[in-house]
Amino acid sequence: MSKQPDPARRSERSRQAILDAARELVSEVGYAKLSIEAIAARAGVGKQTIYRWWRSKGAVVFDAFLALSQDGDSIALPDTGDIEADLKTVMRATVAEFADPQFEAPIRALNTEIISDPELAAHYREKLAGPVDEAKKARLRSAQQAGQIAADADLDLALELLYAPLFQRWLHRSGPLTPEYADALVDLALKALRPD
Amino acid sequence: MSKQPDPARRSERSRQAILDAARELVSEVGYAKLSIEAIAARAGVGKQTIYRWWRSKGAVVFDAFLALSQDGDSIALPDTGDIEADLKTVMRATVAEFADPQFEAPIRALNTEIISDPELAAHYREKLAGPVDEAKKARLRSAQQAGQIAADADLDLALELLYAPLFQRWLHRSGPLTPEYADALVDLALKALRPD
Amino acid sequence: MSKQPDPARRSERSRQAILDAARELVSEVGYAKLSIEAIAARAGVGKQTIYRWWRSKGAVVFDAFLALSQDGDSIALPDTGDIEADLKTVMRATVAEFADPQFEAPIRALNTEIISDPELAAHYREKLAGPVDEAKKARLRSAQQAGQIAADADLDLALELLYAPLFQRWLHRSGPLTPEYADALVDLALKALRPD
Amino acid sequence: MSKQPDPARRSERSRQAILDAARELVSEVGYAKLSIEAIAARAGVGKQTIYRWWRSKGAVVFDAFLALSQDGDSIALPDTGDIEADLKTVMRATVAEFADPQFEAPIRALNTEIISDPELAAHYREKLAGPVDEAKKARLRSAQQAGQIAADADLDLALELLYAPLFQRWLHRSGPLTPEYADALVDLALKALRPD
DNA sequence: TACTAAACGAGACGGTACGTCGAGTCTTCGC
DNA sequence: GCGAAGACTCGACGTACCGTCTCGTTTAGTA
Repeated sequence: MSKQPDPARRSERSRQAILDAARELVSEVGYAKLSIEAIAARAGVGKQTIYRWWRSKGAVVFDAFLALSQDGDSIALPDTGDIEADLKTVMRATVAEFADPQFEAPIRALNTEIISDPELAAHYREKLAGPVDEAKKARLRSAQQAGQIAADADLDLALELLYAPLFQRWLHRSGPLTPEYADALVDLALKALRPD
Repeated sequence: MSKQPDPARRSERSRQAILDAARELVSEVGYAKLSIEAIAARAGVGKQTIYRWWRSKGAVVFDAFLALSQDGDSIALPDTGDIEADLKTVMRATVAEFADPQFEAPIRALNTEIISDPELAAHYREKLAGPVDEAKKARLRSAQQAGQIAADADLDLALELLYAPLFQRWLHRSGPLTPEYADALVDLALKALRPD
Repeated sequence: MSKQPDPARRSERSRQAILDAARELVSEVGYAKLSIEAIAARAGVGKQTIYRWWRSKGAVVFDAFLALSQDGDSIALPDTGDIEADLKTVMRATVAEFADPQFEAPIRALNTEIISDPELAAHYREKLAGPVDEAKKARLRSAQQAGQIAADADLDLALELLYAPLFQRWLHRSGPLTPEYADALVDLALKALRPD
Repeated sequence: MSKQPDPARRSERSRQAILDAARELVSEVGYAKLSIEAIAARAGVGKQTIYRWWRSKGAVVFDAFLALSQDGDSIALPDTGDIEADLKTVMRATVAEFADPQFEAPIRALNTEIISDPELAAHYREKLAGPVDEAKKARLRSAQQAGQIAADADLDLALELLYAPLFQRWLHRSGPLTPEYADALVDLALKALRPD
């Protein structure tokens, strides 16, 4: 039986240094060229300290950005009562985020790893995508109650209808990502979702 | 100025052996653990011969599957006159394809590489996605002429509305991929696209 | 500034395995066809472990034979009081050594490398040739005191007069290496060195 | 049975270009880093043309310098009647030659290869060393007839006594090579060789 | 307050693969 | 029909990291 490390004794200083180094290095050299060796060196940490607490390079980077995204936001969507306006606001913000080179690299990195690591993907859904999706679904549910969206609409599917086109266009760079695109997408999706 | 290899002198036998080996190895060990070294060994080819003709592991694998997909199909979608039925047929087929472990691995591999290599992504859109998308848009255009889809619909967006949710769910494993899901998606998308 | 390896952490087991493998392989395939790759494989060692501690193939082989020659001998020449007899004994032994296929290959290997690597040559003179030459000069000095050799003779030159012809004939294979040759050489050299 | 090339059809232009390129490259990068590839490129010649006419890199370089040394000199040593003066002249010239960086590199290269290639060594003795040695022995023989050297002296051995110390000191860089050294060596050797 | 066990920085280790170079062979094309 | 050009297979190069494994050295929490 192998020994498990004791989280109580974990060095917070090292943990932070590693996540910081990971973030910096992803930005500097990209995810593919990122190495555990480099993270350890930059963080002034032994390699074993990384291997002790993370399964893989992907897991480190994941945690690095998880920590980032949990800092600032309360993940509640605007609710002015007008679902169309609110969704356009949010979608335009998403478009802007995808266009920001600061977000670009790490999000692509995350997706690279998630594609081929089901376990990491599950973690991602639970910790990152999940909460955000829940917030989005809450807003849709509110629209449902306001009669702006069909009462029997499948909200998971609705969410995909709204976000997947945007996500795919960004991931595959298959077309321009503009505010107008966001608006058109919302219009179309709401047409699909409106009560009969 | 460095010397360029002369495509006229290229060994067709080696080219085929490399693409075959790449295909086999992706299936056997997965894309992440695939190495140029292994491809060369399996193909009975010098590594230099791979480096001479391809920029990266991703480019080799890409060509391997490009060659595959160009072999058999004429990429024309069914057109029975009933757009809903036809789309459900096609979407169910796509669902099945995504579920087939034979396709699973290489398509994930392709996406992994495409995400972070814009040049390869462009190549992908041009050679693989493009023709297929054109065929799909042709079918939608036919439905437009038949009055089943709004005359002013943006077909690129329409395509995304139909396929992106499916693709995203598969890529992120964020939900079950069933024939019923395909049907529901078609229903919803067609609702968005139908004439007023 | 680049990092230096820490000799204190060096694995003695690996060091020995590498030197042994180098010795074996020089005998088996010759120096020219010897590769670091093969040494590492035979020694069950990573290539880096060789590169970490030696500058070149030549340096490894050098150390391999340095270790050998330091094992057994106390490098003191016989001193019966008769310089002629003693030198003939030693020179005949040298002739025999040069004829021994076990010594042949590695000594040629050593000389190959020493010719074009001044640093290695210096190391060689210091660690291998030096001590032996000192022992030989000690014997000559003793003969000097006994009046068998001119008091003002340059012992370095004397040494060369004795050994260089033998060495050159062996190196260039320019003539037979026999005990008689050794004797003749000693006779001639002593004639040059004797007191007037 | 394999095909032999027909010397009659050999391209003199290519032969010269190859030998010239070999000479230049040995001077520029040294023998160890010299490659057939580079010689072919510099000479504007296909690699096969080199492999067709030479067995190895060493053979090419050897021919390159053989051609050189056969151009200018008639290999006759000075004969003033004073063997000591004549030898000192010749030995001082040899010392100067060894010190000349232009000669240094190629001669070391030649020796490197000769050590481990008996066939090349034989070729060397026959074509390069031989004639020179004969000339030297002729001068010694003349001294013998003049009574300056013992009548029964073994001239091969005598030659070695004179040249081997010089050669060895140069090859192993084991001491300074000065005109004084040449003189001392001649004095000592002549003492060994003089009639009783 | 000392003891002790764990986590720590450091880095050597056996390995795998990298991307490059050159060897020697084989093929194609032009003179 | 020879020879330049150069693509081929093969093997080694020297490097970068992998993930594992000691080493001392902090650093906590018992005792």
